[in-house]
Amino acid sequence: MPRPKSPVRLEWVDPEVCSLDYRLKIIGRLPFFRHLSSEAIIEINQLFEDNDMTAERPIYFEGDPATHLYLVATGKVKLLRHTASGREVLLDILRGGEYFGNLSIIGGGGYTETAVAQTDCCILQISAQNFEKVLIRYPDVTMKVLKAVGERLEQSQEIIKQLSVYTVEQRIAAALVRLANKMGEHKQESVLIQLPFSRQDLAAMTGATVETVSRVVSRFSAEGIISTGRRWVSINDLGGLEAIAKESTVN
Amino acid sequence: MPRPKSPVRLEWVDPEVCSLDYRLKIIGRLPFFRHLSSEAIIEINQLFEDNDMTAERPIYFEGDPATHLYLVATGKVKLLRHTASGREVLLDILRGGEYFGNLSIIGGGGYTETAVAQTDCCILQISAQNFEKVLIRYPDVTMKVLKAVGERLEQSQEIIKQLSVYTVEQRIAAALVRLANKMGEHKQESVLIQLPFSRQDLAAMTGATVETVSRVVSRFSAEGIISTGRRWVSINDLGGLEAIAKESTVN
DNA sequence: CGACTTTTTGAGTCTAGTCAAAACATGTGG
DNA sequence: CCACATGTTTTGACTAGACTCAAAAAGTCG
Repeated sequence: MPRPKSPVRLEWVDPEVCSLDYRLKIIGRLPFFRHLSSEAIIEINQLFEDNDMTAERPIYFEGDPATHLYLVATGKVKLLRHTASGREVLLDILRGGEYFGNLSIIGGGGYTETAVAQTDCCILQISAQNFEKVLIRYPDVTMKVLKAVGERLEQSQEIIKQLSVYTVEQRIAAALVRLANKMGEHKQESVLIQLPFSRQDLAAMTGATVETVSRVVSRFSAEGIISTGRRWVSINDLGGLEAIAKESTVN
Repeated sequence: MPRPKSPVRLEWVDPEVCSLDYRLKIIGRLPFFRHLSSEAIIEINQLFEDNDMTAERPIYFEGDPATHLYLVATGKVKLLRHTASGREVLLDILRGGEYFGNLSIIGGGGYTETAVAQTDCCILQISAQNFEKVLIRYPDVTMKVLKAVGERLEQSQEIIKQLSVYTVEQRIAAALVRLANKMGEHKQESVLIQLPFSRQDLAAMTGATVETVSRVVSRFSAEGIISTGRRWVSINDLGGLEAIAKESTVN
C-alpha cells in the first residue's frame, strides 16, 4: 500500500511584505497587546519593521547581541540551541502570532537560543529601545509580557520533567500531542500537524536519535495511532498518544 | 582512611522571626528592588509577612492556587515537580535572597511546582494583590522582574539541553558545578556545597537513579575530584568537573 | 548501643545509541 | 515523462550506558 504524499500545505507567504491589515491583526492579537485600543495598535505597528525569510534561514544565533524582539507573522520558526559537538536541541516551534527573541533581557545580553525559519515566513521586528518605549507608555503591557514569559518558563519545566523521567517513546508521544494541540489541523478523524517536520526535528525535540525516532514512529504508525511520510505527521488517535505519554512505568 | 564527618554547618535560623534589619537587607538586595530608595524598601517591607519553616516542610504544592510570592530570607528551599508515578524532579535549589512562587502568573492560576524547605528556614511572603500594588507603584520594578524571570527561563533551557544530549556523568558534573557556583563556600583549595544534599537530591536534579549517582560520585571521589559523605559534597577540582561536563562525545 | 537512614556494591537486563547500508521520496533537468 | 541526484527514512546488527532488584555497609542520632 503506497504511502500518501505529503498532505502538508504551506501557507502562502507574500514575497514582498505582509499587508498592513495582516500586520495589525497579528500585533493586535498578541497576548500582551490584545487589550489595547486599535489606535494604540496602529501606533505600535509603526515601530515594527517587516522582514521576509526563506525556509532554513537563520534569523539570529545564540550569543548574538539581543537587539530586537520578533514576531512571527506568517510561517513557522524554530528555536534551538547547539551543543559543543554540534548536535542541536529543539526548544520550541512557533507559529503565526507568537513572539521570540529575549524579551526579558532587553537592556543587555545576547540571545540565548538560535532562531531559524522552518518555512518561508514573514517576521515583524521591533528594536529593544522601541519596545521599551512601548512598555513605559503602556505599563500594563509589561505585566502581560511577564505573564507570557512565565508561561514559557512553565513549559520548559514540563519538558525538563519529561526528559528526566520518561522513556523516548513517551517523550515522542508527548511532543506529538503538544504539536497537535498547537499546530494541529483537524481533517475528518485525524489531526494533521501543519508543518514540514522531519524525524530529525522530532529527535532534536525529544533528545533522541533519528534512528530511534524512526523506529518508534514506525511502531505508532503500524498500530494505526499516526500516519506519517517524508517530513510530515498526522495523528489518528490523539487519546491513544496521550495515554502513552502519561503511562506510568512500573515504579 | 576514615571519611570526614559532615562539614556542612547550617546557618542559625531564629526560631521566631527574622530581625527587621535582616528583612530589609534581604528585600533591598533582590535584583528587582535593589535600585529603590531605602524609604521605598521600608514601605515594601511592611507588605511582607514572615514565616518560619522547619526542614522538609512543604511550603506549597504544585497545583495549589497561587496566592503569594515568596522570598527566602535564611535557609534553603527546593523547587520540584512530581510525576504521576511519584518520582520527583528537582528543578532548583534556592538560597537566601532568591524568590519563588509564580511571579508571573499573579492574577490567576496555580503554582506550577512544589516548594519544600530543604533546611530550617525563614520565608518572607507577599500576597499577589500587594505585589501587584508594588508593581503599579514602581513600574521599573516590573521590568526587572521580567528580566529575573527571563533568567530562570534561560537556565531551564540550558538544563533541557543537558538532559537532551549529555550522559549522566556529564549531567552530574554540571549540576555540581552549578551548585558550587551558587552555594559554594571556599575552604582552602576546595569548594564546599553548603547544603544538606543527598544522592537522592542529586539524582532528582539530573534525571538519574540513586544507584547510578552513587557510582558516578564514587568514581569522581576516587579520582580526587570531589570529597563526599552522607548528605554532603565538596569539590576539590572545579576545573576538572567543568571539563567533564563539557567534554564532547565522539560525535 | 541500637534503630534508622543513606550510601554502596553486585549481578542481570533492557533501552536507546552507534555504525553501516539499503530503501524510499522528491524535485530537476534532459 | 523518465532517470538521476539528493536528502530523508528505514532496517539490521551490535554495543554500552543506565536501570532494576537485592542485599550489605556505613553514617547519624537519640
